Amino acid sequence: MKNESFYVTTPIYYVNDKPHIGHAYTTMLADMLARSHRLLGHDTWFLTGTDEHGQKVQEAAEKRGVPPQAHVDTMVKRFEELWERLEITHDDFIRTTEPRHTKIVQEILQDLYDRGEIYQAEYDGLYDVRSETFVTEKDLPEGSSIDNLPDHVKKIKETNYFFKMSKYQDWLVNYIEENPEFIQPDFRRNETLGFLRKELSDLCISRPKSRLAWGIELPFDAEYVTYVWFDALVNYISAVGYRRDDEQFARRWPSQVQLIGKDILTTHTVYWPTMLKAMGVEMPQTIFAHGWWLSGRDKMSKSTGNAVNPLDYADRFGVDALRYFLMSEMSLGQDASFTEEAFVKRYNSDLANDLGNLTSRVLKMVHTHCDSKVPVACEIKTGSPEADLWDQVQTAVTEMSTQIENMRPDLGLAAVMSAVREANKYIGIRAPWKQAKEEDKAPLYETLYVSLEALRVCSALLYPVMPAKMLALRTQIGAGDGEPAVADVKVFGKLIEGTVLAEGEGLFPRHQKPKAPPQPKQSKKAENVVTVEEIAIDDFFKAQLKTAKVLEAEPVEGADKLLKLQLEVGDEKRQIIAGIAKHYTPEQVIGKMIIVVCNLKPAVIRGVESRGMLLAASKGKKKLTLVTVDAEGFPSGAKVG
RNA sequence: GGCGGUGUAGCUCAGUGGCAGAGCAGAGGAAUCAUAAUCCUUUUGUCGGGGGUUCAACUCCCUCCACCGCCA
Repeated sequence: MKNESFYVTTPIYYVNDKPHIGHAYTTMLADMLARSHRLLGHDTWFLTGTDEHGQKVQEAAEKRGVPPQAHVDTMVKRFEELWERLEITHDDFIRTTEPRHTKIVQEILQDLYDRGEIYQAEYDGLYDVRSETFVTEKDLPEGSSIDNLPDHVKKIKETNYFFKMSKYQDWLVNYIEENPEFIQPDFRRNETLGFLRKELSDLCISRPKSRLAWGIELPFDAEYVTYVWFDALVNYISAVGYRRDDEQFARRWPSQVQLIGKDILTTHTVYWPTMLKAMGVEMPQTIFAHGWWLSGRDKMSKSTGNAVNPLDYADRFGVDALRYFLMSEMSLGQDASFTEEAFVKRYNSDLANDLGNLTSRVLKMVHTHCDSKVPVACEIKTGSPEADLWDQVQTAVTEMSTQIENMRPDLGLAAVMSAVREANKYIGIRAPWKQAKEEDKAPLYETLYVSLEALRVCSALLYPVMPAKMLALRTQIGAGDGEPAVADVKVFGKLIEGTVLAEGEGLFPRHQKPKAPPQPKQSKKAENVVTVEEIAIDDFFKAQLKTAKVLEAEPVEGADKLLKLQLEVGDEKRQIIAGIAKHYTPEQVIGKMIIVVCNLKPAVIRGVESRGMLLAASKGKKKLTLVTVDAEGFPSGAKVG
């Protein structure tokens, strides 16, 4: 019965990260898929979890003065709480510090070691402390060299353990080519194949405890811990009983979909399959890499402060509206843009105007004309407006399941919204408010019954995306308070005459745009008066201004107006290029506390990256003075505004 | 530099060797059950530029431009 089982995973999230939109999106997507398959009666399993070992966790715990385990026990709650808030229905949550995981990791390592898949070798080269990876000379940032290393790169010579990944290269290329569904979307598959055109090296899987103690100890050498991939990736099988519960493992594995962000493509399409191959475990059916949410056109990042906090939107518009937006706005695989404007537009047009208002107008008439009960069921006559509507609704049914299969939920949702619009049209054609004035109420009841039926099916189709709201909608139309049954969406006439409708609030109240500020009165005086466009306070706050301390300054080669400044902005360092060299010498600016626009799009000026802009007052070309902070010893990184 | 992708309406995108599309936005109208919601009608396109194949190219081929991704 393998074809009826559905096992979906998200990556395990690094427990030290602050949960952000990317985590939330992947997990919601998995949740939507899991809910859809549960409705189809598939034996569904949805796994998520946290990755809890590593340098950063160790350091963060030290900083707080607590043992690492206590630290991660605290940190994991942020994820667990967020998932609860976002209506995530994972069946299991695995933490890589759990014995059920660590024990399996060790067993796997021991087995591979015994079978000669893992060997010891000396590494003599460079190590990047920041990214916790071995690097080569080519990876060094511009301006540094083997003799002039940046602070975060160190020369090391140490013995480590390696997994013989390279020997699986040919097999993997072959496998990917023969299984087009293995890596999706297609262009990610090509990327992986491109990556595999050059020679694959073996994978270093250990770190000496002297450098990293917080990890799973190698079973064959107590001086080392397992380095990330042989720890983290194994979660997908350790959580479903690999080597622990054969029955469960056979039931769940191989997984149908492993969702990942595009940033971890290589680890999941190269490391993971070769690891599984070495273990003798079947490949997952599909690794699916989705795109990123951009803030407008720019990458979201902590440093520019343009990251979208999913909870803000959940608080303001409801969790389900957020889920709907994320699922309908992203064409899966591509990047998508998250803006407040787009959110409000979609919320208002799809949820408030189309679906919410449809529900509202139908319910109002049922309450008024049918004594708040489901009216008498009718039959659909071929060629009637009722038949047209029902056709459209059934198209949505088919389309939704097809598009879930194709990993294009956005298109499925669009089909449902078409059906909703069709229902609004249908009501316009039948005009039940006119029918209500007739002696014969049968036509009125028919119109309302058919409208309720359309809502019943649409609500079932939207349930995996908006579970709470659709359950509320379904009780309001008399469809009961349980989960929708998938068989019922294809059948007309499931609503039972006389069922009393539950009272309820409007589902998606329209979002009113904040009132436009009063228009500035145009001066009718002399035309040479320069009028400056007035902006709203929100516009002003789009610019993130912070205090910054100038640590270093030097002229930019070949540019007599520019200085390259190294700034300290709170905990963060950044480099900017400023056109102030005609007015300040480097010595004059070092140590000054200036004001910087932090979320300016980074630019490359004279071949040098500039991440931000400083504020200065100028009059003509001759006079320029930096805007500085008055108070002595004021900290950098403070908000200005 | 190598490989790949994208470029279609104001915006977000779908699409096909045979009449250029949807949603949103804009304009006009109808209606009054409904959340200032709905419904109808409607404007706008060198389908990135150029060349080629073809009876016919937005689609296939070549080339150039712009942007993006992966790798180096």
